[in-house]
Amino acid sequence: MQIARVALDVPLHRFFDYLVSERETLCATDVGLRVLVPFGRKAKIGIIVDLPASSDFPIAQLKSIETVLRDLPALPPDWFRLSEFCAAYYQAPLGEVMLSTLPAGLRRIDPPTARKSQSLLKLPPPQEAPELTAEQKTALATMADDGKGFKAYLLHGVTGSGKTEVYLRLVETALLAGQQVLLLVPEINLTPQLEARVAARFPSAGLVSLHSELSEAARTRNWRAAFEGRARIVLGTRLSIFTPMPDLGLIVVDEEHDSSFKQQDGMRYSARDVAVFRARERGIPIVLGSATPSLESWANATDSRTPARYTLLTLHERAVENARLPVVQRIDTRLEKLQNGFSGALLLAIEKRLERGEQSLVFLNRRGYAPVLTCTCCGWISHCTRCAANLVLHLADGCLRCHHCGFESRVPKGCPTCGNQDIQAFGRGTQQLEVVLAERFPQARILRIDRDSAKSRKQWEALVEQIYRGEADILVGTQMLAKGHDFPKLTLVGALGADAALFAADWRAPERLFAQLMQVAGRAGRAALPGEVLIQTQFPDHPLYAALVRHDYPAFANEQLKEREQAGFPPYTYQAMLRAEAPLMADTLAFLTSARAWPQLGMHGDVMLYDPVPMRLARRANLERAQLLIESPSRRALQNFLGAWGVALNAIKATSRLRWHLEVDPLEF
DNA sequence: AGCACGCCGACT
DNA sequence: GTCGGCGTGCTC
Repeated sequence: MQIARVALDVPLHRFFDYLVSERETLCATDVGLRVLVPFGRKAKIGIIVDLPASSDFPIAQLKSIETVLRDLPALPPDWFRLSEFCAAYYQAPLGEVMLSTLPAGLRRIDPPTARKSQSLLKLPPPQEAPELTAEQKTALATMADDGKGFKAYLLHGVTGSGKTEVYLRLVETALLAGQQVLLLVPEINLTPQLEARVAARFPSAGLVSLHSELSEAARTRNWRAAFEGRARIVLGTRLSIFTPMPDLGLIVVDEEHDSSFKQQDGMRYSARDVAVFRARERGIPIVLGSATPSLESWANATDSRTPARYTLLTLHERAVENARLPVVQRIDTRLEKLQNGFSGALLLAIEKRLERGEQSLVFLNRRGYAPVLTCTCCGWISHCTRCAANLVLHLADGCLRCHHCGFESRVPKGCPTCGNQDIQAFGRGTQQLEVVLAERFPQARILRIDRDSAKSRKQWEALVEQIYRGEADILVGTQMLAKGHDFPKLTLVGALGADAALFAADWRAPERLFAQLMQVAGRAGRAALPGEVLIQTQFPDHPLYAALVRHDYPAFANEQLKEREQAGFPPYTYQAMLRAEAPLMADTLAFLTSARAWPQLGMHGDVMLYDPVPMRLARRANLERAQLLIESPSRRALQNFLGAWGVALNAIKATSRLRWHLEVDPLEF
């Protein structure tokens, strides 16, 4: 009687043994096949992970595999190793990892029957490769000289320096060598240009895209095409890093700093980090590209004290004809009285654009009318009753809205505490900027672009189209506008309220601010029109702004890294976070406190566990959250510790209503 | 995760 | 006297 060990999509750190029916004999190459098995009173799809000689479970109680599914070839060993790495690194159940990274169509028993597959994309006109700049040639030569095998490159290239062309040349080389290529991008809907460009360059490579917005059938189809080797190029978001590709020979991660590569729920992986593991495991090159690399990657490429993990390749020259970097200037807001948040210089600059028929963008990372409502008499503040955040005033629909938990209420007529009629909005959001600008420039067509005005994809596309056709003079927007689109008539960007990030509790805020400002700055002055960026700040001498004015990412990064090192923050220390939530904070804290006391700390001298901290923005859906930081100077020590600790944690998970999750290394606050 | 079993409050 | 709440524990 043969036994098959099967991975199932259950949150348990173990597998389940089944009998193989007598009609069937499985051999080693069948490991990796999907099977249909009875589980509880239902059937589930699982994956054969082993064919053990005997089972720890009483043989008499084993159930039999219903069907061995052979519609898909066995998942390969390198895919197993990738799943195992993720399970170990992110402390996730292996079965869950393996099944959750499969497209839904392959893990469901009754996938909706696919309609007739639509014809392939209409082929774009083939595109010639442009001339390379000297720097692009050097970068490519360096990579070519390194030859085969694992090697990680950080391609640091300013906007317009032609990073994409470098990727395309590498793709070309890989394709000619009979290899497949995986191209990771942060968000697929922001990169239709890239997709079109790749398709035009390699019309016969069978390019497929993989992202969560594809229909289930389309995603399964494209995944299969990659797995079966029919598709030679996969262009996808973070989830595509798990696609098995038999001839994978190159991985490219574009905009590697982008936080979209981090999965925020379930297994909290970083697709960029998983990609580096996968490249190393397969012994192939990987290229991480960005104009503003993550500080982790920058340190890996430049830190002289540790052997460089990545090879730094830099593109400073502009590859695009006539492309000029925008002129960035600081406006010292301490020197004048602002007019509803606007400096005279910014208003003047907007006016000039109006006269010239060009577009301006006012960038403020805060939506709504005002971030908080207060009573002038008793000091009441519009706190959210459901969580600890402030309620944001939305004047357009007369609502107070919590941007954290989504709670909504009407704007009160008077102060709820003392009845005073004089309650005032404090601070400014995009809605207020829109109103202020409309008063100041009554003739201008003003468009606000934030999550309120572009709720759906359709609304967002309509707005983009409107801007593109030049049907707006002034754009007021949040970070939504920073990425992706180029608007030819946009020549001015004004940034308001950027200072908040300089002194935020989140020590990653400056890194994000720099990348964001670089990115919005990149929106200004494409093509023939030179761009101008004005940053309103009370701290014009801050090194972040000084570096930004010079477009000097390395100066900023090195300065930040120095600060991180002094403060003992990543990448000079390795962290994990245990977060828990329960209806009562006391229970949450009790769990974290006991979890903290669980391991014999003497065995893990290199690991430091901090006190549990109740979260500032707690009480979502009536659950109170707290977190516990784990830190170590050594990644290895942290991993060893988490491995031992995870076992104890899982014992608690099984016996309590309390929820918890562990987030390793690329933490997001 | 599902899903069952099991033991205490408001209903015919 | 039953219906049903969700707390606890198991699934090969």
